[in-house]
Amino acid sequence: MNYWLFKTDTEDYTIDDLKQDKKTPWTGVRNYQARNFMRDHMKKGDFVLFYHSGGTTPGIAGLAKIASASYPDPTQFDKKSKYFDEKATKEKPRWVLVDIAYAKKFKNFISISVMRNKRELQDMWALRIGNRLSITPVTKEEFEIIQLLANSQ
DNA sequence: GCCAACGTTGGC
DNA sequence: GCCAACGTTGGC
Repeated sequence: MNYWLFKTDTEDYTIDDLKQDKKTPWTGVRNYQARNFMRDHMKKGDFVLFYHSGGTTPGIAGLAKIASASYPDPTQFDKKSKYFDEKATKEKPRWVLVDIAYAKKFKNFISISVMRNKRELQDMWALRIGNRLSITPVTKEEFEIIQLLANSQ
């Protein structure tokens, strides 16, 4: 069992969108490291912390689950998509994605400032200076702290 | 809107 | 294979 944090710009997609969709293919990841996490390390059933960026308050809004193994991202072949990649072929796809499924919206939204103030979360990959990866691993310990913060009064 | 940090590109 | 230039991300 692995744990992940997925970032999404709230202008594009939010936890409420995922709640409505129930499940969505996580298209558009165009970073090799993030791709490799999906391709090599994600398993159906892994937990995903759903992180909102770009909005007024960045932070973790809810929980999702990996709902598929990785497979080629169809948008890389779509000339009309902004994620189109002319160097990708169906025989040799360059980019993959996974499906994620809605699990729940957290009772407490966990803002980045709350996370930064929590000693146990100091080393979280997603909080490191200059980190721009949209998909990062989360340790079991970090995940459990987040659960506590999400459910505390 | 600013800007630091970073990944990618492309010339050499 | 180096590295400057560029574009983008994302917190503030």
